[in-house]
Amino acid sequence: MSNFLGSHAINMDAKGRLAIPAKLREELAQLCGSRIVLTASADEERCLLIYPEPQWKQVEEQLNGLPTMKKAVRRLQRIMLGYATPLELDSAGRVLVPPTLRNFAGLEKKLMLVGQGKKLELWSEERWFDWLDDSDDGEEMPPEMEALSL
Amino acid sequence: MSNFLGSHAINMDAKGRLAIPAKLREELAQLCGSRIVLTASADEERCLLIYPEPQWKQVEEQLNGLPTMKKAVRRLQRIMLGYATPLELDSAGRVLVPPTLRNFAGLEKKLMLVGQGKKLELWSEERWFDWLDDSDDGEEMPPEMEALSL
DNA sequence: GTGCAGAAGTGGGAAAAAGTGGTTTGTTGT
DNA sequence: ACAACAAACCACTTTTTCCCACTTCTGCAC
Repeated sequence: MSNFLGSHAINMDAKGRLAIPAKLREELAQLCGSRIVLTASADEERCLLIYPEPQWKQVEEQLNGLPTMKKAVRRLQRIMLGYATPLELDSAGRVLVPPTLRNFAGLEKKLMLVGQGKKLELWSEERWFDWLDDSDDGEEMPPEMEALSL
Repeated sequence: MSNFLGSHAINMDAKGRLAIPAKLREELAQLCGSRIVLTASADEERCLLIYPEPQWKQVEEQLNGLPTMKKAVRRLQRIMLGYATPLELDSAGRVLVPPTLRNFAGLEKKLMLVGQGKKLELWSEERWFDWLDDSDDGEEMPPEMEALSL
Protein backbone atom coordinates (compact mmCIF):
# COMPACT_ATOMS: atom_id res chain seq x y z
CA MET A 1 0.00 0.00 0.00
CA SER A 2 1.32 3.37 -0.98
CA ASN A 3 2.28 5.93 1.60
CA PHE A 4 3.58 9.02 -0.10
CA LEU A 5 5.42 11.50 2.07
CA GLY A 6 7.57 14.53 1.57
CA SER A 7 7.59 17.44 -0.81
CA HIS A 8 9.63 18.31 -3.85
CA ALA A 9 10.05 21.55 -5.74
CA ILE A 10 10.05 20.59 -9.42
CA ASN A 11 9.94 22.35 -12.76
CA MET A 12 7.68 21.80 -15.72
CA ASP A 13 9.32 22.44 -19.08
CA ALA A 14 7.91 24.47 -21.95
CA LYS A 15 6.15 21.42 -23.39
CA GLY A 16 4.36 20.69 -20.16
CA ARG A 17 6.59 17.78 -19.22
CA LEU A 18 7.18 17.08 -15.61
CA ALA A 19 10.13 15.07 -14.30
CA ILE A 20 9.09 12.88 -11.39
CA PRO A 21 11.83 12.79 -8.74
CA ALA A 22 13.85 9.59 -8.94
CA LYS A 23 12.97 8.37 -5.47
CA LEU A 24 9.31 8.55 -6.32
CA ARG A 25 9.82 6.89 -9.69
CA GLU A 26 11.08 3.75 -8.00
CA GLU A 27 8.12 3.71 -5.66
CA LEU A 28 5.71 4.12 -8.55
CA ALA A 29 7.45 1.50 -10.65
CA GLN A 30 6.86 -1.28 -8.17
CA LEU A 31 3.52 0.00 -6.98
CA CYS A 32 1.77 0.32 -10.31
CA GLY A 33 4.26 -0.29 -13.09
CA SER A 34 4.48 3.48 -13.47
CA ARG A 35 0.84 3.67 -14.53
CA ILE A 36 -0.76 6.60 -12.79
CA VAL A 37 -3.92 8.65 -13.01
CA LEU A 38 -3.83 12.41 -12.85
CA THR A 39 -6.96 14.33 -11.95
CA ALA A 40 -8.25 17.53 -10.40
CA SER A 41 -9.02 18.11 -6.77
CA ALA A 42 -12.59 19.08 -5.94
CA ASP A 43 -11.87 21.08 -2.83
CA GLU A 44 -11.31 24.78 -3.03
CA GLU A 45 -7.56 24.58 -3.43
CA ARG A 46 -7.31 23.90 -7.17
CA CYS A 47 -4.45 21.47 -7.16
CA LEU A 48 -4.03 18.20 -9.05
CA LEU A 49 -4.01 14.70 -7.63
CA ILE A 50 -1.81 11.80 -8.67
CA TYR A 51 -2.94 8.26 -7.91
CA PRO A 52 -1.26 4.96 -8.69
CA GLU A 53 -3.68 3.21 -11.01
CA PRO A 54 -4.88 0.59 -8.49
CA GLN A 55 -5.67 3.23 -5.91
CA TRP A 56 -7.50 5.25 -8.50
CA LYS A 57 -9.75 2.30 -9.30
CA GLN A 58 -10.96 2.34 -5.73
CA VAL A 59 -11.57 6.05 -5.78
CA GLU A 60 -13.51 5.70 -9.00
CA GLU A 61 -15.75 3.02 -7.56
CA GLN A 62 -16.52 5.12 -4.53
CA LEU A 63 -17.39 8.08 -6.71
CA ASN A 64 -19.69 6.01 -8.89
CA GLY A 65 -21.46 4.67 -5.83
CA LEU A 66 -22.64 8.06 -4.64
CA PRO A 67 -26.25 9.31 -5.04
CA THR A 68 -26.24 11.32 -8.27
CA MET A 69 -29.18 13.52 -7.40
CA LYS A 70 -27.26 15.51 -4.83
CA LYS A 71 -25.68 18.64 -6.18
CA ALA A 72 -22.50 18.29 -4.14
CA VAL A 73 -22.07 14.78 -5.48
CA ARG A 74 -22.45 15.83 -9.07
CA ARG A 75 -19.83 18.48 -8.55
CA LEU A 76 -17.41 15.98 -7.11
CA GLN A 77 -18.01 13.48 -9.91
CA ARG A 78 -17.79 16.02 -12.67
CA ILE A 79 -14.47 17.30 -11.45
CA MET A 80 -12.74 14.15 -10.38
CA LEU A 81 -13.98 11.84 -13.11
CA GLY A 82 -14.05 14.56 -15.72
CA TYR A 83 -10.45 15.50 -15.35
CA ALA A 84 -9.04 12.05 -14.71
CA THR A 85 -6.30 11.09 -17.18
CA PRO A 86 -4.25 7.88 -17.21
CA LEU A 87 -0.58 8.57 -17.89
CA GLU A 88 2.68 6.70 -18.15
CA LEU A 89 6.18 7.95 -17.53
CA ASP A 90 8.44 8.38 -20.56
CA SER A 91 11.94 6.94 -20.77
CA ALA A 92 13.34 9.85 -18.78
CA GLY A 93 10.74 9.48 -16.02
CA ARG A 94 8.57 12.37 -17.10
CA VAL A 95 4.83 12.77 -17.65
CA LEU A 96 3.12 15.15 -20.00
CA VAL A 97 0.45 17.12 -18.16
CA PRO A 98 -2.57 17.77 -20.43
CA PRO A 99 -3.32 21.45 -21.04
CA THR A 100 -6.77 21.32 -19.44
CA LEU A 101 -5.27 20.13 -16.18
CA ARG A 102 -2.42 22.60 -16.35
CA ASN A 103 -4.98 25.26 -16.74
CA PHE A 104 -7.24 24.00 -13.96
CA ALA A 105 -4.47 24.20 -11.39
CA GLY A 106 -2.77 27.28 -12.81
CA LEU A 107 0.49 25.42 -13.37
CA GLU A 108 3.37 27.31 -14.85
CA LYS A 109 7.02 26.52 -14.53
CA LYS A 110 7.56 26.15 -10.81
CA LEU A 111 5.57 23.43 -9.04
CA MET A 112 5.34 21.67 -5.71
CA LEU A 113 4.75 17.93 -5.49
CA VAL A 114 3.45 16.95 -2.07
CA GLY A 115 2.98 13.47 -0.65
CA GLN A 116 -0.39 12.80 1.00
CA GLY A 117 -0.44 9.13 1.92
CA LYS A 118 -2.29 7.26 -0.80
CA LYS A 119 -1.99 10.08 -3.31
CA LEU A 120 0.27 12.94 -4.31
CA GLU A 121 -0.79 16.53 -4.75
CA LEU A 122 0.61 18.76 -7.46
CA TRP A 123 0.48 22.50 -6.91
CA SER A 124 1.55 25.66 -8.60
CA GLU A 125 4.37 26.78 -6.33
CA GLU A 126 2.87 30.20 -5.99
CA ARG A 127 -0.48 28.85 -4.91
CA TRP A 128 1.13 26.47 -2.45
CA PHE A 129 2.91 29.25 -0.62
CA ASP A 130 -0.11 31.52 -0.72
CA TRP A 131 -2.08 28.72 0.84
CA LEU A 132 0.56 28.19 3.53
CA ASP A 133 0.45 31.83 4.49
CA ASP A 134 -3.26 32.45 4.25
CA SER A 135 -4.97 29.55 5.75
CA ASP A 136 -4.05 29.83 9.37
CA ASP A 137 -7.14 32.00 9.66
CA GLY A 138 -9.98 31.23 12.00
CA GLU A 139 -11.48 27.90 11.16
CA GLU A 140 -13.01 26.03 13.99
CA MET A 141 -11.15 22.95 15.05
CA PRO A 142 -12.83 19.60 15.53
CA PRO A 143 -12.49 18.24 19.08
CA GLU A 144 -10.41 15.23 17.92
CA MET A 145 -7.86 17.68 16.70
CA GLU A 146 -7.83 19.91 19.73
CA ALA A 147 -7.01 16.89 21.84
CA LEU A 148 -3.95 15.81 19.84
CA SER A 149 -0.55 15.64 21.40
CA LEU A 150 2.00 15.39 18.62
CA MET B 1 10.64 5.86 25.08
CA SER B 2 12.43 8.96 23.96
CA ASN B 3 12.77 11.96 26.19
CA PHE B 4 14.71 14.69 24.48
CA LEU B 5 15.91 17.55 26.62
CA GLY B 6 18.18 20.51 26.24
CA SER B 7 19.10 22.79 23.39
CA HIS B 8 22.08 22.98 21.09
CA ALA B 9 23.29 25.74 18.82
CA ILE B 10 24.41 24.00 15.63
CA ASN B 11 25.48 24.99 12.14
CA MET B 12 24.25 23.81 8.79
CA ASP B 13 26.88 23.77 6.05
CA ALA B 14 26.53 25.18 2.55
CA LYS B 15 25.13 21.91 1.21
CA GLY B 16 22.37 21.80 3.80
CA ARG B 17 24.03 19.16 5.97
CA LEU B 18 23.46 19.21 9.64
CA ALA B 19 25.73 17.51 12.17
CA ILE B 20 23.70 15.97 14.98
CA PRO B 21 25.48 16.46 18.33
CA ALA B 22 27.24 13.27 19.39
CA LYS B 23 25.27 12.78 22.58
CA LEU B 24 22.07 12.83 20.61
CA ARG B 25 23.46 10.48 17.98
CA GLU B 26 23.91 7.76 20.57
CA GLU B 27 20.39 8.24 21.82
CA LEU B 28 19.02 8.04 18.31
CA ALA B 29 21.13 5.01 17.44
CA GLN B 30 19.61 2.83 20.12
CA LEU B 31 16.18 4.36 19.93
CA CYS B 32 15.54 3.96 16.23
CA GLY B 33 18.71 2.75 14.54
CA SER B 34 19.31 6.35 13.53
CA ARG B 35 16.20 6.35 11.37
CA ILE B 36 14.38 9.59 11.87
CA VAL B 37 11.59 11.55 10.25
CA LEU B 38 11.90 15.25 9.66
CA THR B 39 8.77 17.29 9.06
CA ALA B 40 7.27 20.75 9.34
CA SER B 41 5.35 22.11 12.27
CA ALA B 42 1.80 23.17 11.49
CA ASP B 43 1.56 25.84 14.14
CA GLU B 44 2.41 29.37 13.17
CA GLU B 45 6.04 29.17 14.24
CA ARG B 46 7.51 27.63 11.11
CA CYS B 47 10.04 25.33 12.68
CA LEU B 48 10.85 21.71 11.85
CA LEU B 49 10.20 18.61 13.93
CA ILE B 50 12.42 15.57 14.29
CA TYR B 51 10.85 12.28 15.34
CA PRO B 52 12.48 8.90 15.82
CA GLU B 53 10.79 6.67 13.26
CA PRO B 54 8.67 4.68 15.74
CA GLN B 55 7.30 7.83 17.32
CA TRP B 56 6.54 9.20 13.91
CA LYS B 57 4.43 6.16 13.09
CA GLN B 58 2.17 7.01 15.99
CA VAL B 59 1.86 10.60 14.89
CA GLU B 60 1.04 9.48 11.39
CA GLU B 61 -1.73 7.23 12.62
CA GLN B 62 -3.25 10.01 14.64
CA LEU B 63 -3.18 12.32 11.65
CA ASN B 64 -4.76 9.76 9.36
CA GLY B 65 -7.53 9.17 11.86
CA LEU B 66 -8.84 12.72 11.70
CA PRO B 67 -11.92 13.76 9.68
CA THR B 68 -10.54 14.89 6.30
CA MET B 69 -13.45 17.06 5.30
CA LYS B 70 -12.61 19.71 7.92
CA LYS B 71 -10.47 22.49 6.66
CA ALA B 72 -8.31 22.74 9.76
CA VAL B 73 -7.59 19.03 9.54
CA ARG B 74 -6.59 19.18 5.90
CA ARG B 75 -4.16 21.93 6.70
CA LEU B 76 -2.57 19.90 9.45
CA GLN B 77 -2.31 16.81 7.26
CA ARG B 78 -1.00 18.63 4.24
CA ILE B 79 1.76 20.21 6.23
CA MET B 80 2.79 17.40 8.52
CA LEU B 81 2.43 14.53 6.05
CA GLY B 82 3.39 16.62 3.08
CA TYR B 83 6.70 17.68 4.49
CA ALA B 84 7.53 14.44 6.30
CA THR B 85 10.81 12.97 5.08
CA PRO B 86 12.51 9.84 6.39
CA LEU B 87 16.23 10.40 6.78
CA GLU B 88 19.28 8.52 7.93
CA LEU B 89 22.50 9.88 9.31
CA ASP B 90 25.53 9.72 7.02
CA SER B 91 28.87 8.25 8.05
CA ALA B 92 29.77 11.46 9.87
CA GLY B 93 26.49 11.65 11.78
CA ARG B 94 24.93 14.30 9.61
CA VAL B 95 21.56 14.57 7.91
CA LEU B 96 20.85 16.36 4.67
CA VAL B 97 17.87 18.67 5.14
CA PRO B 98 15.80 18.74 1.94
CA PRO B 99 15.52 22.15 0.29
CA THR B 100 11.76 22.38 0.72
CA LEU B 101 12.10 22.00 4.47
CA ARG B 102 15.00 24.42 4.69
CA ASN B 103 12.87 26.87 2.90
CA PHE B 104 9.77 26.27 5.01
CA ALA B 105 11.59 27.03 8.24
CA GLY B 106 13.86 29.72 6.83
CA LEU B 107 16.98 27.79 7.81
CA GLU B 108 20.31 29.35 7.01
CA LYS B 109 23.59 28.68 8.69
CA LYS B 110 22.89 29.12 12.38
CA LEU B 111 20.26 26.86 13.91
CA MET B 112 18.84 25.87 17.28
CA LEU B 113 18.00 22.27 18.09
CA VAL B 114 15.62 22.04 21.01
CA GLY B 115 14.55 18.93 22.92
CA GLN B 116 10.79 18.59 23.41
CA GLY B 117 10.27 15.20 25.00
CA LYS B 118 9.25 12.79 22.29
CA LYS B 119 10.48 15.02 19.51
CA LEU B 120 13.09 17.62 18.74
CA GLU B 121 12.47 21.03 17.25
CA LEU B 122 14.79 22.62 14.74
CA TRP B 123 14.73 26.39 14.39
CA SER B 124 16.48 29.09 12.49
CA GLU B 125 18.46 30.74 15.28
CA GLU B 126 17.15 34.13 14.32
CA ARG B 127 13.54 33.02 14.46
CA TRP B 128 14.08 31.27 17.75
CA PHE B 129 15.27 34.44 19.43
CA ASP B 130 12.60 36.57 17.80
CA TRP B 131 10.03 34.13 19.09
CA LEU B 132 11.47 34.26 22.59
CA ASP B 133 11.08 38.03 22.61
CA ASP B 134 7.66 38.24 20.99
CA SER B 135 5.74 35.40 22.35
CA ASP B 136 4.88 36.45 25.85
CA ASP B 137 1.75 38.08 24.49
CA GLY B 138 -1.67 37.54 25.97
CA GLU B 139 -3.25 34.28 24.95
CA GLU B 140 -5.73 32.77 27.28
CA MET B 141 -4.63 29.65 29.07
CA PRO B 142 -6.37 26.27 28.99
CA PRO B 143 -7.48 24.97 32.40
CA GLU B 144 -4.99 22.08 32.39
CA MET B 145 -2.26 24.66 32.21
CA GLU B 146 -3.64 26.91 34.91
CA ALA B 147 -3.63 23.97 37.28
CA LEU B 148 0.05 23.21 36.84
CA SER B 149 2.53 23.32 39.65
CA LEU B 150 6.04 23.51 38.22
C1' DG C 1 49.54 24.72 32.41
C1' DT C 2 50.99 22.00 28.49
C1' DG C 3 50.74 18.52 25.42
C1' DC C 4 48.85 14.40 23.62
C1' DA C 5 45.16 11.40 21.92
C1' DG C 6 40.83 10.64 20.59
C1' DA C 7 36.57 12.26 19.24
C1' DA C 8 33.66 15.58 17.02
C1' DG C 9 32.73 18.82 13.61
C1' DT C 10 33.71 20.89 8.89
C1' DG C 11 34.78 21.32 4.21
C1' DG C 12 35.66 19.92 -0.33
C1' DG C 13 36.25 16.86 -4.51
C1' DA C 14 35.19 13.13 -7.79
C1' DA C 15 32.05 9.81 -9.57
C1' DA C 16 27.56 8.77 -10.41
C1' DA C 17 22.85 9.89 -10.97
C1' DA C 18 19.25 12.93 -12.02
C1' DG C 19 17.25 16.59 -14.54
C1' DT C 20 16.85 19.45 -18.88
C1' DG C 21 16.37 20.72 -23.56
C1' DG C 22 16.18 19.89 -28.21
C1' DT C 23 15.53 17.09 -32.57
C1' DT C 24 13.46 13.81 -35.04
C1' DT C 25 9.86 10.58 -35.93
C1' DG C 26 5.21 9.21 -35.62
C1' DT C 27 0.14 10.01 -35.09
C1' DT C 28 -4.20 12.36 -35.23
C1' DG C 29 -7.46 15.09 -36.91
C1' DT C 30 -8.88 18.66 -40.22
C1' DA D 1 -2.01 16.49 -47.60
C1' DC D 2 -1.00 19.33 -44.09
C1' DA D 3 -0.65 21.06 -39.56
C1' DA D 4 -0.42 20.38 -34.89
C1' DC D 5 0.60 17.77 -31.32
C1' DA D 6 2.65 13.92 -28.85
C1' DA D 7 6.14 10.18 -28.18
C1' DA D 8 10.71 8.48 -28.34
C1' DC D 9 15.31 9.35 -28.41
C1' DC D 10 19.68 11.38 -27.50
C1' DA D 11 23.09 14.51 -25.67
C1' DC D 12 24.35 17.83 -22.31
C1' DT D 13 24.34 20.13 -17.71
C1' DT D 14 23.52 20.20 -13.04
C1' DT D 15 22.89 18.16 -8.73
C1' DT D 16 23.49 14.71 -5.43
C1' DT D 17 25.93 11.38 -2.95
C1' DC D 18 29.69 9.29 -0.94
C1' DC D 19 34.07 9.41 0.80
C1' DC D 20 38.24 11.25 2.58
C1' DA D 21 41.06 14.60 4.81
C1' DC D 22 41.69 18.48 7.71
C1' DT D 23 40.72 21.39 11.81
C1' DT D 24 38.94 22.08 16.31
C1' DC D 25 37.67 20.76 20.68
C1' DT D 26 37.64 17.98 24.89
C1' DG D 27 39.42 15.42 28.43
C1' DC D 28 43.08 13.36 30.60
C1' DA D 29 47.82 12.76 32.16
C1' DC D 30 51.99 14.55 33.42
